[in-house]
Amino acid sequence: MKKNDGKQIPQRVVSRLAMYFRVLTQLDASGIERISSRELGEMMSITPSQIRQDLSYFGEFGQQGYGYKVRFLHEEISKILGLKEKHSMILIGVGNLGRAIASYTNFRNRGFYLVAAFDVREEIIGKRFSDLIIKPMDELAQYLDENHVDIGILTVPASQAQEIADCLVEKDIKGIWNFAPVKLVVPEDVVVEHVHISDSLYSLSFRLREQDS
Amino acid sequence: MKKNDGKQIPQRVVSRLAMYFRVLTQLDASGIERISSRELGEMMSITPSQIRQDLSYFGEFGQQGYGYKVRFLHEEISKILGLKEKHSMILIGVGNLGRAIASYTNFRNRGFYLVAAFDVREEIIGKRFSDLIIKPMDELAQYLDENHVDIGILTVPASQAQEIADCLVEKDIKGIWNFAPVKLVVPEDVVVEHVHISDSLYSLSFRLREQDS
DNA sequence: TAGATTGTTAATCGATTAACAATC
DNA sequence: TAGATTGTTAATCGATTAACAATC
Repeated sequence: MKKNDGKQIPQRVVSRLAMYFRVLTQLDASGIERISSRELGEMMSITPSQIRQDLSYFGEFGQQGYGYKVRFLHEEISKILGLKEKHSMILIGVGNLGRAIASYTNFRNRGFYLVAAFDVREEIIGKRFSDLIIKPMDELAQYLDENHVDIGILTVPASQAQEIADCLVEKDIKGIWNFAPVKLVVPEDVVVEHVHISDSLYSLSFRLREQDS
Repeated sequence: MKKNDGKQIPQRVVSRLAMYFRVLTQLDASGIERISSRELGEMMSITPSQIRQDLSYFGEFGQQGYGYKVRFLHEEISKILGLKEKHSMILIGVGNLGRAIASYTNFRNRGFYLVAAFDVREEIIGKRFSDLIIKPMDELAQYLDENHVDIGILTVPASQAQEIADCLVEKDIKGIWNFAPVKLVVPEDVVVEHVHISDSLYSLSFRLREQDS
């Protein structure tokens, strides 16, 4: 047995863990009870070795000669990822992207709760979004003084992102989910997860040309 | 000199190329004319070696003792990524996410043009989106028979994604930008770029706990 | 010229895959 | 039991970093 004794887990492994979780959710939903690393690997275009190697960072979840119990493994990975805990989130920037992200219903099922939404635009302040009233950006700092928030979702223009991140950091938010196409500068105990939407289109564009030639 | 003589470029390198492009855009906009791999690396938390190594896949863009001309390098990378060409795109699924993606104005500046939008929901079919009229999903196949499209943007629920992808593939679309949380099965000459939005939240959740302990 | 920085080769590091004893 | 498949160690592969000659 190996278990994770404080060793740093490679980001690659964490990303794959999230993928395993997603696939296992589907398998469980379709009533499949048992799966081997070989079968799972085939489904995901990953080698069985890699799956077993990844899981071995966290413990032993299978049985020799049998494979893995889908529901059990799903449950264990959800614990590892922290999806058994509740996370409070605030949305900063209630544009199309912000609305899309925050209203993705599955997040609530996984323990991610939206507790407030902020925007600078007069015309939407005070309006409803989901079951919240959109607050003016001015009230952000005060809100954070009075409420504990785990994660800030940043869906504002690139030009405003760093300034708001600074405010979140000052008020002790430990997680930032950043959709603005800028690298945020934050202290190292703050976790930033960046979603590279436009980078991903550029990659696609590159690979299309690669195919052609 | 090395240049890319048909060697396959690692995906990592392509992703970083997109990052370099983004940073160079900013540098150029703020009037900076010259940058060394050391300075650029510092800004991006990347080693100078890696930047030079990455660029060397494609050619020689700098001058010894001087560094790189920002505008020139920006231009060259934009050529490499294929951002000098026009790409036609269709949007499939005009929900919040679809609207957000497609109306991200910068894409048009980079040569990505939205030429049609499709949805299944009666209540929005026929309505305007941007400068388009939203078409019913039934008309997708016919549209693709009559028009050339480079990229399909898939912002539909996970349950519908594969079926639509099959249709796109049959009609010879070569690029799919997939926002649905499913692995699409497509022939290998079709390029799929997947944006892992929920996976990324799970990663964030994991790393928040890692910090704690 | 002297100093700086490139492009590229070689060395190192880390991640993936293969192999296999353990065992259900 | 025999067959299958795990968890883990060892071997391989690929990606990152270091070093340095070339040269602006």
